[in-house]
Amino acid sequence: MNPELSLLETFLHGEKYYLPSVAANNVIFGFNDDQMKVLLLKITATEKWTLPGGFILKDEELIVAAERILKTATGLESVFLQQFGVFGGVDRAKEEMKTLPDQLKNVKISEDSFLLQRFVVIGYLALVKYHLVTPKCDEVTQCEWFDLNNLPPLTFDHNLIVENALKVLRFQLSYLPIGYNLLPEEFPLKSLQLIYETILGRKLDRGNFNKKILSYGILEKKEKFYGGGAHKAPYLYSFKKEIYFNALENGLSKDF
Amino acid sequence: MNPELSLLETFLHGEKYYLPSVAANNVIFGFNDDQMKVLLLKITATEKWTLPGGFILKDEELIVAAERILKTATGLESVFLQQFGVFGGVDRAKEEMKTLPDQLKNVKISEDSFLLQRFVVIGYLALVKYHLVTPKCDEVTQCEWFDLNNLPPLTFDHNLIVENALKVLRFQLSYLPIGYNLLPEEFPLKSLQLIYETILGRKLDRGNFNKKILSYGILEKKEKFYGGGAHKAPYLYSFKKEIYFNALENGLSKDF
DNA sequence: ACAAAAGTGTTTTCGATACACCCATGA
DNA sequence: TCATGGGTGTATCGAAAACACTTTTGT
Repeated sequence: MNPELSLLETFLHGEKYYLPSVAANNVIFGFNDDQMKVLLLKITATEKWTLPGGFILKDEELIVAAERILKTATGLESVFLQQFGVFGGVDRAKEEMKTLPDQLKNVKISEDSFLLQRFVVIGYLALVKYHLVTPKCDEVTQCEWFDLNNLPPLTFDHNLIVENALKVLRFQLSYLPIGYNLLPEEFPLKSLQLIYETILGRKLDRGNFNKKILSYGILEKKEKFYGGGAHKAPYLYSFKKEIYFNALENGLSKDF
Repeated sequence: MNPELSLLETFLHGEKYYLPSVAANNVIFGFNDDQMKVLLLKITATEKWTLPGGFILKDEELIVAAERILKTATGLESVFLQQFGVFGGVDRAKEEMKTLPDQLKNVKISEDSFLLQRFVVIGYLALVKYHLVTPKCDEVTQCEWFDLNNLPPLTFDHNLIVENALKVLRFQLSYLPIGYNLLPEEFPLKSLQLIYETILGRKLDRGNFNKKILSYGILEKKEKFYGGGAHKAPYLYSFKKEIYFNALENGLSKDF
């Protein structure tokens, strides 16, 4: 749940190191096997899966905390990572949190312990290359990818948080490029189209999608890929990094 | 700065009542005299103007806190009020805060007092009817409307927060209706156009604007308004509330 | 040869934009 | 009657959508 303190230690004296009342949760998206995935973790002793999250050190920038949480769960740094909302319902978590100590080791925790306080959660969304991630498991924590369209019930309001992350992505799709952080170096257009379709939640026309995505001038055509299947081999493409990252800053525009 | 505690009391024992580390700031927009306005306040003894803000009671929903802050500054409730971002830089405020006690009454405040802690600020943006607001002044606090295009230097990172609020509004303009909370019951199209122009930061074509806004079907034509000026009298319009509020939920769409 | 998937082209429609023209009003 | 601002109509352009046709591949 955090790099320095064990869960138990956080219960007992998290307030020494962390900003009280504030936490961060990451919605980490990946793409594999033609599907969008979300990285979830679970404390082995508990029932529900949860978003990777953690607390903010007293002198730590919010984004740095989010990066730290991302690195703990995936080993990755410097990917697309963006704040997308705040979730602060009163008692959104308390009842569920209370059951944690029992499930863990029957430790008695006082009512006013750090983790039982009210937290305002800042949501961050991350896009990462699936194949670069080794979901980090140990004795206490499981970590796994789930299909975005088939998530289990999550702790607290985390299902809501994922939905919000998706909604924000959907809006950004119309003016920002996407894919560089989700796809391997070279990929067929169809993969990118599948990402768009998953985020938008609807099918897109192949011809129109190709025309549009190519018109942005962020893609470079590579070799054909003879991959198997009785059909025409697709060309592979890669992103032109400079143009891609410029578009991330300034928005997409047609290149003519 | 908050309804229950004086500034001094908040300094001394804010932690008894408020969630630590979290605060809310409201960017309150109004429209008058053909211009967008922002409501600012200033503690008389200090230099800079600041956004209306406050803290979150320990068992208070975030949005309720934002409504409370809005009501304190304007007397209004139930207007358009929306969370739009989080601002949490380390030490974004500390140095400026430190000078407050001196300016107020030379009270000695300990280094670890409530107000000198680090705060994560949640930004809310409100749209209100200018003429319904009586900016609330008392001995300690001034409260005034400022032209959006001519804001003074604000405390902390509040100028940045206003800019962000505007950016968010600009995006929403393309898929949500706006104006009901800014205009009187009946108004000429030109007023609405001016709001759009201010938020977008550019001139719009009158003919095209009228066609587009009418195509949404959210407006109802009323009487002509003979107001003065040597020119054709404009029609007045009012919003069709049901359609307007439905569009706020589900987005704007053409009515045919 | 055939099915499946990829690439490419055509047509139509719609919205955004620019701009023209006429109308109403008070000075 | 003239200047000013308001209402409405037209022409153009480009993007989006629907869809057809061709090409390439393994079986």
